[in-house]
Amino acid sequence: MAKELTTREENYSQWYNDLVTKADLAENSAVRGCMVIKPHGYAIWEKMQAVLDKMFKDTGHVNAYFPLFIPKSFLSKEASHVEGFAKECAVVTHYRLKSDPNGKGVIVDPEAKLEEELIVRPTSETIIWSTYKNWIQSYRDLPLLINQWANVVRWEMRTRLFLRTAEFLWQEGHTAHASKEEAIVEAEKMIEVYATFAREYLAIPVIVGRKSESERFAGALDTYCIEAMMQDGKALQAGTSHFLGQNFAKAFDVKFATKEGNLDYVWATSWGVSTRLMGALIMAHSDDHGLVLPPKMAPIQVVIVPIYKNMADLEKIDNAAFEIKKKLEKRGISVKYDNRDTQKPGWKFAEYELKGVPVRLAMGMRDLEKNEVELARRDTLQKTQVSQENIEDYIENLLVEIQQNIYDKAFKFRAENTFKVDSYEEFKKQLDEKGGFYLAHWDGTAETEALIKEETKATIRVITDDENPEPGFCMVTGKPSKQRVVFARAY
RNA sequence: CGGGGUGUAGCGCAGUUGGUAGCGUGCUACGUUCGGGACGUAGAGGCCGUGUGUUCGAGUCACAUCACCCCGACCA
Repeated sequence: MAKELTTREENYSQWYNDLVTKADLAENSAVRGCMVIKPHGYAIWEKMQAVLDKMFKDTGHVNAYFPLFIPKSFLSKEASHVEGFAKECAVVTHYRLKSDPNGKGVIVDPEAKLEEELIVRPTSETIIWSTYKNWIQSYRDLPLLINQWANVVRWEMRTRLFLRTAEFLWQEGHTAHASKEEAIVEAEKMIEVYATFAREYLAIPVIVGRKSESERFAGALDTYCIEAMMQDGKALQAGTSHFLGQNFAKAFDVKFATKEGNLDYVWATSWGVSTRLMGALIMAHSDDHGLVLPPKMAPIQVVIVPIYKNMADLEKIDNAAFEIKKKLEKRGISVKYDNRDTQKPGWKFAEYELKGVPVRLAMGMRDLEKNEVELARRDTLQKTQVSQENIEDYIENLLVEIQQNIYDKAFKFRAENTFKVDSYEEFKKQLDEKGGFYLAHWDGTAETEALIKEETKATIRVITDDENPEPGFCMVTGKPSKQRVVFARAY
């Protein structure tokens, strides 16, 4: 075995790193903290983009693009926002290089200092709201529903491929509304879009809810989120949607004339998901053999591998394989027929397993004689002999089944690792032993939350909006609590 | 920013008391193979992170420096 993965049990985070690099998803680059997303990884990201983009359009949003650079002064206009991002901003101070007079290479030209420094966007609220000011005068200009696909930079001390990188790709929606209610509806609508996407496409069960005050986005009045559980029992925030109130409208003086003829500040939301979803997808489903992709997110859904001894055999298999490929493609299934003579079948099996192709179809002379193929599914690693008759029906159904099975498996895992606890001692003990999600009572104060984080490294991941909340008493202070909240250690 | 570690072939690593560089894998060619990462034979591939010093002689010793990785603090 040329490419051996560390097993999950041995070292979960090493397993993740191995998987990302060995499955050719991404690698570290010459720039510390920044990754190169390789074609296979990028193809998955493109599938995510395509689905999400359609979902945004279907909910009335349009795409636009705002600059990478933000004048420094913009960032300081909204106080809590600055506080949230100041520590991790890359700053452009000069606009020119020149040859080093003392030798080789180039140096920054000290003559070319910028009048006002530019910040590489950590997020675009400020540049966008400074622009919206010019676009919005009347209630007739509202709502403004805009999304942008972009890269952002947050200068992180410690980075991990996809999960936390200094530069990452994402989409950020920024909307403006005439009323508070409408903005809240928008923020809630978009978190539901993310939840649907996670469940139906990524096959990841997520919990929808809101963040506690201390976990909230800098500048938001309310942050909604979707939280997923990874296979090591840790939580991963997979998407956020913020109700920004009038904070940015006030900071950038964005007012509109209401129907009644008054002037009022507009109400805002912003929402985003990033290449972090790649990390979620990888960690939610994959196994010790490599990546496991839900069919809807797999760039290649079916790979066909010929097994042959000589070129005459290959020619016969080629004919049958291209026939099957055509039939599958007619159904909208993406198929790769790998008849490269430079790699052996066994090598190809291992390779596509590592890369997470959901269905492998192997065809040799034995199969050809019986008019059969061997199908192997990636999620269960099961192999079956299947007739070539109506193979497209069989595979079409199989892909649906695999998608469902992957979701069910993740759902079951989460259920088995979610615990109700009422005593803080039990919480601490079990968290260390098993990890997972803990439904516990909390008195609602930031102090208690901070104490729990300090002592256990667990945080409140999400506060759900339950129809029948179960009241109780805070596991730490014993004070009354309206409902249980979800605690976990997080990425 | 604190603590620890590592820099030697594309990748992963070994290199003893200081004596002129090796293994695995990958790569190239040819042959035999081909139903789970095949085998044989022959090859190519190195400023031993960088600099200064000690020495007849440095991958090896000393000092400095740079880079990267891991664990913390901070964060999506």
